[in-house]
Amino acid sequence: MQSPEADQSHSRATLTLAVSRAGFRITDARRAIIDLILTRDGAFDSSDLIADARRRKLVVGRATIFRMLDVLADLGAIERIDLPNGAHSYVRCLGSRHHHHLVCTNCQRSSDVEDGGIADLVVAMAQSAGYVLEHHRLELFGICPSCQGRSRDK
Amino acid sequence: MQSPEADQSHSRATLTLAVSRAGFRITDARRAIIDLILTRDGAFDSSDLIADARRRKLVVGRATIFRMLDVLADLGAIERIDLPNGAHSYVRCLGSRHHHHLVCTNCQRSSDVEDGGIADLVVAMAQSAGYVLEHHRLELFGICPSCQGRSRDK
DNA sequence: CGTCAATTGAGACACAGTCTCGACAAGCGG
DNA sequence: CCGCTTGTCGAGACTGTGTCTCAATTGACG
Ligand SMILES: [Zn+2]
Ligand SMILES: [Zn+2]
Ligand SMILES: [Zn+2]
Ligand SMILES: [Zn+2]
Repeated sequence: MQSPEADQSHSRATLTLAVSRAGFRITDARRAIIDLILTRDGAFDSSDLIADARRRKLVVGRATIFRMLDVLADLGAIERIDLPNGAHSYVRCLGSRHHHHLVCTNCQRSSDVEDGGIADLVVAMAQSAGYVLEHHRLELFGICPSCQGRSRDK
Repeated sequence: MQSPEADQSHSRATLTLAVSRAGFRITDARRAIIDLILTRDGAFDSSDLIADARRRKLVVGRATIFRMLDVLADLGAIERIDLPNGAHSYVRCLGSRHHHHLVCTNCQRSSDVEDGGIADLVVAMAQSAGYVLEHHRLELFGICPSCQGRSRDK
């Protein structure tokens, strides 16, 4: 396993480029927030990032973090998900193809999963109710491999 | 089509009974909130109910509405869903079997849809990532039949 | 470099949802 | 039918999330 920074599918550079290509300027704040997100593992919160920033003594306004989360969500670099308790969180998206997220209810770690034909299925379901489907959201919650092992010890 | 009050699967009486059977007392506030919910069509908000109550000059505290929404969600009479814009809403559940909701992005009307084998599919998907699935959430957003007709006029 | 619009951080704000608390009343057993 | 017990109530304080405004700053481009 390599350090998170060495990941190539979502390196600092790749993300920065994507942001720039989308017509946004590259600023210190944006670079910092991208770093904060890249060093996160699993689902995170706006308040997680704010705490991380404070811990690292970065000068990044709260509002800027919210703004950047919006930008990255629009670019598809992260996705807004809703934890079972109703809290809003984000997960990093590794691929760019349509997919969904599987989140560990214990440690918040997350994996991307293929849509696996669900997209077609739900369009058909909607159609049979007379709706024209625009968008679907599928979120999976369970226990990740490493948390399963840990609970066996108990 | 009958008036919403005449619906038998979720009449005032059925819901009240369910609440009572679950060990909760039947109070004026609870009856009132059940009524408010039953006269709602489609996805609604805590603030919708609060506004409805105020409009009808009912004396029901804000906190009580939140508390009752929790109770009804636990009983499976309503489900918490997340609109695409991130807002928390609720929809009434008509059946008691496992199902999902289809919400019109234009008028908020909602329909229940069968799970249609998705439950099994997602368990398998999670398994192949090594997770033990606990819970899944599927939300469908589209345009309902009546809003489709209306947009054609434009 | 100089220009200029995009972006920033600070802080006020709007609002959802929670909590506490004394008053009240549902439901039960007598 | 009447009290008792205890769950529930409404009011209002409180917490935390997310938005907005605004003056100051700073990227990007030439
Ligand atoms: Zn885990
Ligand atoms: Zn999908
Ligand atoms: Zn509609
Ligand atoms: Zn399902």
